[in-house]
Amino acid sequence: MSTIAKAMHLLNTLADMRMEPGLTDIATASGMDKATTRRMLVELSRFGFVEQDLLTRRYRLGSAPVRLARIREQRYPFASIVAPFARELVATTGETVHVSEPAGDRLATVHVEMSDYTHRVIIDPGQLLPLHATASGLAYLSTLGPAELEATFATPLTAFTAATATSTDQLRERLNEGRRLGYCISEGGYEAGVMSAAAAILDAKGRARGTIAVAGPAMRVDRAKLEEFGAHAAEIARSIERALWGTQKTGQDRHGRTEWMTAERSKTRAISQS
Amino acid sequence: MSTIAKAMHLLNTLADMRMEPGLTDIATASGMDKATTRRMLVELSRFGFVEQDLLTRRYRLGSAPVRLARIREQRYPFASIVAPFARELVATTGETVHVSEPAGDRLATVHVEMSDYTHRVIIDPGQLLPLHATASGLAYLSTLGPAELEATFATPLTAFTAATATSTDQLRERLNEGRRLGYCISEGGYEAGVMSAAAAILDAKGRARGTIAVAGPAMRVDRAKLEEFGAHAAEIARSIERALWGTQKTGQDRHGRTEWMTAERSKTRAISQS
DNA sequence: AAGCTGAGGTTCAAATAATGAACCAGTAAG
DNA sequence: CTTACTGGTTCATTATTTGAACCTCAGCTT
Repeated sequence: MSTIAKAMHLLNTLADMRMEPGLTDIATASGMDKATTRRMLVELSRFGFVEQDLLTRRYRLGSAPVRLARIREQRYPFASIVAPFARELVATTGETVHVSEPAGDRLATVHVEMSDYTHRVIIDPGQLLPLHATASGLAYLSTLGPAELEATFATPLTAFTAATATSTDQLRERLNEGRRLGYCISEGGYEAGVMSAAAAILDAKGRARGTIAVAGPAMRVDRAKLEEFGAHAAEIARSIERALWGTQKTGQDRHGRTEWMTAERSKTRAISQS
Repeated sequence: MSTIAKAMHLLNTLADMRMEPGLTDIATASGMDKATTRRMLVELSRFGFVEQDLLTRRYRLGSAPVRLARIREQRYPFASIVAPFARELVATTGETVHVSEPAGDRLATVHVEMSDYTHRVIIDPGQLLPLHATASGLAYLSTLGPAELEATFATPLTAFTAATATSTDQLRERLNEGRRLGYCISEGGYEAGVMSAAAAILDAKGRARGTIAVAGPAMRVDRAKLEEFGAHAAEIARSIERALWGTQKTGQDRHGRTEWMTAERSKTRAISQS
């Protein structure tokens, strides 16, 4: 395991921990040695990624990510452009909406708009979603070419609930359905009782830059409603694309099946993750 | 140099580069070997800190920092709480206001509110500011105890302009002035022609958690105006503190001279950066 | 078409950095 | 006083990182 991977793992661990943990807590949670953990925390703190309360000696996420996030959003204003559309989708569906971006081999939730219902799905901003078990993840996968899908199929597909698609055949089936409809659905595939529908947000070249999803409790949301939500999500996704990349038409079809078929640049993958 | 430090350096380099650079550009800019640079970019991309455009093969900041920033802001909502106060300060002073947080050995600008003047100071959100040469940096340093100041005095003080304080005596003088007034000023100490005044934002224990600064062009802002701005900034800083930590009084004085004098927990520094 | 040039990406012996069991010190409870 | 936790540190051992040289591809010049 590379040192960087360990540092990132530590950062993720820290991000996932409820409140301000001490050194031992973090070492336990991340499964690393206490000495190693501390060395990394110190090193990360030198760059502001981690902060330590000098009195309680507990650690927390630092402000460096806030700075990087600002730069990222300035150059590539995804979350901020997408926010009003997410609100619109909450207004039409009544359910919680979340917007995610690809981050490594998962999706990172970068924006959440809560439903007004008292009984609603609550999504933590910043949650990391698995690709094969969530509507968002499926919507994302459905835009990928066969070569890019290999990486996902290669790793074991964790079953989060009984409804999770764990075989590659099931998954392929769902992705095909998603490509056909323009959106993907998950009926409690990640968390039991949570129904969701999601559509991918594509860039000018048909590559998925993010997803937008509607999620509601099974008590209120049935299959029919989910299909309705999916259609709305796909519609909003098109609006977001127009806002992000302008209105000019490009050659690709609605489901982004262009690049990997037409423009495979060379045999070697640009970022190979062996 | 530790691997993590190199990775962070790379991330900072990438953040500072104007647009999407290629591998060689990044290697040159960061002063690292091409192979090393690439390995790190790949590793960082696995966690979403860096993204590569698969067609142009150029690299950019990824969305992982956005995720971490959301979590950080949720737990410790500095930037979002501070924003309306920054706007208020723009309204009263007419000049550009920026809010920074400590990030390692510098200050990271986490929020900027622009002046309405056509001729105004433009500050990039995400800029990293040196501690000894900016009003914000001085305001921050002025809250530290002698032990904590050592680290800054130990490193050579870069002269950005003729007005930069480069001797420890000059610096100590300015910090004393800052403690007396409750704000610090910089008359072109970082960039010629930019006048600025800043006040530290303290937590309940008197430790600086950030700074708020007003910056205007020398053409319009003279020493007298700067003092006025400083007073306003200090006032707003107090309001921000009330918003952040509630209204309950704590024992420390207005300039935060408590903790390091009364509660030095032990001989060993909590985070020693040797 | 042959020959450059410079891009991104890769290799492997050599150099360097990370590791972790055992350690110290402080603190709080019994 | 003892016990059992903290957070933090040490240093011989071990594993990772390094970078000069290399490859391949695309675009440009002759």
